[in-house]
Amino acid sequence: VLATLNFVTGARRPTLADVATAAGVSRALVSIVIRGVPGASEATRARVIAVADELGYRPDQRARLLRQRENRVLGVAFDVRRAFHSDLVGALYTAAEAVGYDVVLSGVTTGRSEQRAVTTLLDERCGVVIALGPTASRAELEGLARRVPVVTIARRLRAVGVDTVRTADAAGLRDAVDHLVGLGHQRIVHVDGGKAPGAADRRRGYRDAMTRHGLRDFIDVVGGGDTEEDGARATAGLLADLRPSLGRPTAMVAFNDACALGVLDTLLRSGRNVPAQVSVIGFDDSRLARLAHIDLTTIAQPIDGLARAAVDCALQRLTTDPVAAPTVGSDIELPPWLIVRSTTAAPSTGA
Amino acid sequence: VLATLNFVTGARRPTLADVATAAGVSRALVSIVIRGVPGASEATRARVIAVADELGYRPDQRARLLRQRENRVLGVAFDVRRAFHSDLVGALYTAAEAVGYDVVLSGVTTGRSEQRAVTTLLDERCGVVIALGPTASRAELEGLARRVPVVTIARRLRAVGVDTVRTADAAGLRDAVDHLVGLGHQRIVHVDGGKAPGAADRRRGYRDAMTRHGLRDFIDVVGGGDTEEDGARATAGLLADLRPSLGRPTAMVAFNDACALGVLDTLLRSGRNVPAQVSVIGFDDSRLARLAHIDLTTIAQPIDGLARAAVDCALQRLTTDPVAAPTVGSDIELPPWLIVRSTTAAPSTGA
DNA sequence: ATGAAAGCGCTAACAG
DNA sequence: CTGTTAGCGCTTTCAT
Repeated sequence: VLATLNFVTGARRPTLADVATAAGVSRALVSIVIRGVPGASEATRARVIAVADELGYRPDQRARLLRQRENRVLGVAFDVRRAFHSDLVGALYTAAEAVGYDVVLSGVTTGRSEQRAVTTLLDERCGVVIALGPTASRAELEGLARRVPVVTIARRLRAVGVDTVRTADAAGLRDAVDHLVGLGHQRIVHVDGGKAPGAADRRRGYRDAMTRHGLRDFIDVVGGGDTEEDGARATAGLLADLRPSLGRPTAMVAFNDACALGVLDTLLRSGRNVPAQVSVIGFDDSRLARLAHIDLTTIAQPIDGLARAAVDCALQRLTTDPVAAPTVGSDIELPPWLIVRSTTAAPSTGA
Repeated sequence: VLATLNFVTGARRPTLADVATAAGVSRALVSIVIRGVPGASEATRARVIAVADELGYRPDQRARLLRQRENRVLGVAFDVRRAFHSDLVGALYTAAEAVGYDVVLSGVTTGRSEQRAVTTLLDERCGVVIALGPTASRAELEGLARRVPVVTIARRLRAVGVDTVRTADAAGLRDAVDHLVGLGHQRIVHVDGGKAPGAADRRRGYRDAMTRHGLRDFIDVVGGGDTEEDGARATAGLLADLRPSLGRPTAMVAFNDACALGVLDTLLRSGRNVPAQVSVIGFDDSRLARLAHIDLTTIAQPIDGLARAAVDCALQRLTTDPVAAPTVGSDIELPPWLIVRSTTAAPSTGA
């Protein structure tokens, strides 16, 4: 019976019409059955499903989306090179599929700009764009938001039509400082993230916390960055520098885990013992930090929470009337938390 | 003039029909102009383009793909968690766009299986599936290949309808051993990759090279893996073990860079000096290896070459008649190369 | 060079 | 419960 259908001979994949013919019903009915919506008897339902299975039928997603009014697709623009983005993408898949939405990815890389990534998403007519740590200007993002709802993750920004969800960066650094002070540290330096997203907030959190602990005189921010190299360079400079006024730091809080790894590595190579001589704290709780032989004390980003919040914002925009007055989007800030591992300890008494 | 068009009032984006109306021509003509194919006078061409620009028109990719006969879309299934996959994705974007093909990504993560990732790709009707280091069985991949052309990267496999492109893993390890022997090393151990893709070939390459150099008695493969943790564990075991018959190794070749980092870190923490006391070589030339403070000697994977070859295979399948007799696909093996950095040196004479 | 008409595979109104 | 009809936005004959 199946051998008579033309798609068996060619390379063509079975369509809804093929299933309808084979099952002896109309296309509309097959559509109803496939989508699992009410409107078909149990008998037909079973038969159609059986035929569809036998034929290996799978609905054509493009046709489906083209026809559908509302667009249940979340476009995610992320930087392929950033481990943190990869983690977020994983969490976004989970969060989106939990509420029955599809995710389509668009990567930025060397040679493929953020602009390009977003354009691709727009051309696929996804219903909302979720941009991870976008580098575009506020004006550009607002321009984008005029065409499609935009949600940004990990970028502090107030812009018309753009929702933002991010980690409470300042609070994270405050927790780190609190932890170290609790252990008895005073000479705590912050290797910062320069102009990286969130770096300003983290610097502020560090300064505030130090001040609150009466350690204003020990405040010491050294220029770092968001890579291991940055952390290594900053630490090398610190070791070379005598800093008579501040003395040798007994603890270092890095901008992120990558930076902290550079710090760690440089300390180790110079013969310092961590945490006996120097304590080190990172930020992100990336896979790197969790590795047994690194076992870095760090401030964990609420990745799953960020993803869920972003998806929530997206749904909000998608299910709400788009002709509503465009206004500055919501700004959701989620708290990070401290994870104590083995790179922090009380300062050595004799130091 | 534009204010009269309904899409200005609503959130709807302009369609080809809108452009046609505004320009006073037929939709077919606009289509011709937009695609840049011959069949329109210069005058209309200019006018249509002007109108399209003013309206901010962008063709709907879904509709376009739906209508088009041939499918110029490459579906890429990759593991979001693997840095090597991210690098490949970047290269694939470049390679595909160079020949005018689109790439659609589908990630596998914790909670999103490879199977799922591929199904999504199929539902979007991409013309070919490029699977990075797939874990599916040969039977499963052949089943997939019956529905759509399949190209695998970084997986040794001979299967009907499946093209494979991969690095010459054995040759890579041979180069590593040659380099070390050239420096004067004899006690060279290989921290292997266990069951990871390519691990068997690399082990073989190591054994062959050692044998060829008359170092059969020094052959020493210790169980590792593809993570930093694996490398660290293997090295810790090695340091604890006295290995009276083989003596202390003066050089270690790891399965990959991540593993090598674990090796490096453990050596450092145990007070060993690299490369003065022990030389270390990785595999991949990942971003990690290139970091200035790591500066790992490694075997570079030909990432761009792999990506280009994969895209070539895909084009081949796409432009060739699909009814051709299904046969075992091509198997392309690309040579890696040695990159000497600062973790290798001649063995210390007194050792 | 231009336009009319058909249809890709699907869903959504509306009839029966 | 089931089928018919009418598109989604685009490309593609085929006329003109």
